[in-house]
Amino acid sequence: MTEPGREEPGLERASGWDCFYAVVAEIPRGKVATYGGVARLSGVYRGARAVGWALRALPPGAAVPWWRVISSQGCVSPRAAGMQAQADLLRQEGVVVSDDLRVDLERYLWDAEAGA
DNA sequence: CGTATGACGAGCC
DNA sequence: AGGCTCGCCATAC
Repeated sequence: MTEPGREEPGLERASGWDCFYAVVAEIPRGKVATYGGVARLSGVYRGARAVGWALRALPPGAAVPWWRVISSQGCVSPRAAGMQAQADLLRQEGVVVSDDLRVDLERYLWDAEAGA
């Protein structure tokens, strides 16, 4: 990780989102991060929306675990089209997703700031 | 160039 | 405690 200078073969739309993708790609398996969290780690405190846009524009073959990115409320993107599949992916990684598509941030929140 | 939208966040009522 | 509005960044039209 920590190699944002290298563009993945599936990321051609990377303009200013490369930072976001780099942070999201660093999220360890079994952990989740919040939009605002990724934005902060990327250097944009109030860029939560920008992160949403970045993930939203993410190609289907992107090498970015966008499913590990959830809202600060601990719930999986309620606007996402395949949120059900997203929850399933998280479960496969060991993350316990409630039937309400909610994740225990206190338990699965990626401590990038504390772990970095 | 200005306006509108968007998978959010935090503050305010 | 709950709900609503504004603000942030970036892209699209």
